Amino acid sequence: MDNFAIKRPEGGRVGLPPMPEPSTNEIVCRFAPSPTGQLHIGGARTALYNWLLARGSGGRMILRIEDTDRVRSTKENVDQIIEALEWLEIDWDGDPLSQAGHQSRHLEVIQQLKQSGHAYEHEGATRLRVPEDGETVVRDLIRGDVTFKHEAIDDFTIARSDGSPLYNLAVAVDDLDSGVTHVVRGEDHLSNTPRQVMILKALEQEPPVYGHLPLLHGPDGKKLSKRHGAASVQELRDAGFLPQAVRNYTALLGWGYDDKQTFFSTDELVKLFSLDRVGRSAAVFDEQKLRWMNGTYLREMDPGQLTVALEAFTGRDGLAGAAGLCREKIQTLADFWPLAGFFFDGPAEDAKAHAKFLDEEGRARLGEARDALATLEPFTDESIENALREVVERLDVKPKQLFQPVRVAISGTTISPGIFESLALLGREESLSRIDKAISAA
RNA sequence: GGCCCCAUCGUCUAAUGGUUAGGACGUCGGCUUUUCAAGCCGAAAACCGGGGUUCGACUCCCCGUGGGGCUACCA
Repeated sequence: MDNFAIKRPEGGRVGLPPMPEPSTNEIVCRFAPSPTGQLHIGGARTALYNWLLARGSGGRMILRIEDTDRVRSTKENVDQIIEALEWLEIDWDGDPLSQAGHQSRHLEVIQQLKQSGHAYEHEGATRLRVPEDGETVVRDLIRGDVTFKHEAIDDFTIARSDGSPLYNLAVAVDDLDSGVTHVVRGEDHLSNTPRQVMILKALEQEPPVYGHLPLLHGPDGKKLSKRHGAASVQELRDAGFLPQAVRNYTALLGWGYDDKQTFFSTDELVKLFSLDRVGRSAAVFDEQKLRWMNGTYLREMDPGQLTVALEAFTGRDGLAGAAGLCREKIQTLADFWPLAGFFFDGPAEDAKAHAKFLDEEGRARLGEARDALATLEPFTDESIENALREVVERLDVKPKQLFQPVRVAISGTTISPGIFESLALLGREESLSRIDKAISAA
């Protein structure tokens, strides 16, 4: 167990150079959010892509909280991020790292940079010396090499005047210390990347390769952020979306496989995802498409799973029957209760529906339906349908002239699951009681 | 302002010099029909503009235009 990694065929490798350490080619990714509250969908996608890259390559996934800004970095905010990742079933290796926890190392590096002449103090803060000439190239797997001329970059601050390390320094050092090989993050970080590369070069270290993802935009075309009513993972969860649907949908925001496939299981994503098929232009989050996709996932669940999910979401029990009747009609878990609540909490109060279908004629037809159902044996989908269709024929009315009044009588409104199935699920006693109530409630 | 990135239907995308520019969501129409959905069938809908390069450009290059990001002793 402890040395399986160096197991090799008998007699092999004699005279060959030593086998490289298994870690040499290992991809190490990291997701490094700053804890500003709920994880928004852009952050979720960044986390997902890193995770797919790590898991797809047998590499490692690091979670690091960028908490050097102590004001924003509350435990609640950190918990929100972890909660969101857990809900998405995105995991990581080892404990979450705290950037603030590495401060002594950061301070050490700042000292080192000062001593080597790469950094200097200015009005108490510490700045990195950026040469006037030359350029820094960022190796980006998505965009190709991106070149920044040094003349456009000022000497930038790496430590505050109170000595505390700043973001660009902390990121570069932490990525280095963790052995991060692939920095995959939003494009909003691209302009800062040459600074991080310069810090690494000043330390005589090789920078990682980068992959700057296109940003996610709101419907207004601006960067998706808290201010734009951005969908956070928690909001999506509370709106009744399934984690597997959110994973599938967000994977497609900036990445595509071919012209045939839209649905990808998580295993398929792990297998098929690659950075070279990630696009370069910003994408707009489209809740409509997510809803459609979520509905498809919902319909793919087996009845037991769906019931469990609905019961967890609504906090109610005994939903199996209603779940079965609604599975074709809902796109999110939240769609269920408005459609099926009447089974449990009684008919809704839709005055318009009442007025339209429970007029005198409607109530008269209800009476006929009631009689047909009162002694029906057995009381099943099929027998109910047969009985009510007989009534339709006998009264010589259109089917909906009978069925809609019945629907309103039992559900309170014009939209419901199939009427025969609904009656059967409700049971004879409750069905008759609701019909009676509708007839008498003139 | 400076620097950087980006540009195919309304939206997400496929195409990697030669296609009637494909698919999906949404929209519209039809079928089905007990409502609403779901499902099935069909339709409308795109290469930002201008120059090059090439026998041939959505694809390569340049310039515009447009959008976005960064430009903190925030991350």
